[in-house]
Amino acid sequence: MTDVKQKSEAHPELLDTADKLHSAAIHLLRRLRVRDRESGIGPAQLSALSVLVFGGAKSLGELADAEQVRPPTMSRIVSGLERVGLIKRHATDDGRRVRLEATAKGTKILWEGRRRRVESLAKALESLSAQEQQQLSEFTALLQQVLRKL
Amino acid sequence: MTDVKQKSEAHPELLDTADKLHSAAIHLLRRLRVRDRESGIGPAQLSALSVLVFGGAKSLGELADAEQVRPPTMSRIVSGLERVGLIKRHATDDGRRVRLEATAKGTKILWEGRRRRVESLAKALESLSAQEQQQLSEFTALLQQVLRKL
DNA sequence: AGACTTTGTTAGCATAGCTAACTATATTCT
DNA sequence: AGAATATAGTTAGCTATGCTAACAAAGTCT
Repeated sequence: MTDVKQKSEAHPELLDTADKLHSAAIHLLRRLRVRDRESGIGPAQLSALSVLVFGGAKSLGELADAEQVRPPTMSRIVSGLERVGLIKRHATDDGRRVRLEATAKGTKILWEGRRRRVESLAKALESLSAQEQQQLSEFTALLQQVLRKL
Repeated sequence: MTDVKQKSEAHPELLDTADKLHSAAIHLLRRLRVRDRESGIGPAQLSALSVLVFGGAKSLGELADAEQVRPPTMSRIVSGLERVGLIKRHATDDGRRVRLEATAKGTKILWEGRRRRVESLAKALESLSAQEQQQLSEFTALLQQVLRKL
């Protein structure tokens, strides 16, 4: 008899942590979003481009899966990226599939955006003590572990 | 002579932590977003409603600030929430201002959504050891501290 | 009273999400 | 081989969310 209420009650502290984590993630991204607008490219396009730059060439379906978005949505995101020359569509053996690849320009733009975003976050982290910085580093690793289970 | 490149280079470890944190936040929200769709209410509306439920009644401008969004954008979000009866507009002394308040229905819906979202996150956290859970709890507190400086 | 300020709305544009329906190419089954 | 089926993307059309510009209404100040 360790725990009676098993029906998706979880432990109160866990719910509390989960709630704070969720809220923190929302506010974190909302702040950083401002910096992203400097690139003149929308958030969905930026995120999709990032997958191609860091994860290599993908088909449209794979990219849609990676971004947790439906194919028609990704189709339009990709059209936008192609229109401004940040990615290229290539034909493949399978005539139905396309191979999407970031261009040099796309890679460059992405790195610049990433730099801006991450730098403003890193600047906020600077105000923490060395020990806290170390903790934070360990905890982001822990967080990534959690995410894989989500 | 501790550091030569001072021009927004920051420390490499900080950039790395910042980058991981950013990526983690993106993926965290993307997963949870799926659960939010069950409520049949958009993310911006949900977030604005949340501010009213947890933060109490606000004027449109205050709400826009809290959500880091321009007044016209918030005006429309609020219209949507009002149309489906989740919030109410009240007149104030100052004839220009409105007082926005969540209705009982709005409060109920928000809590249900929050429960779904947070529970799925809490479920993922359950797989961590007790010590890791404790670390994560401290981590979120630290994170909130960082966010206030952003 | 008249000018400025503050608050919110309306109009119009772009991005991003969805489903439904369609096209084109591959694959499978008889 | 040829028909049926499956898979990959696109197009069309809806809603929601972001923005700026322009406006209307209410307060404030001189």
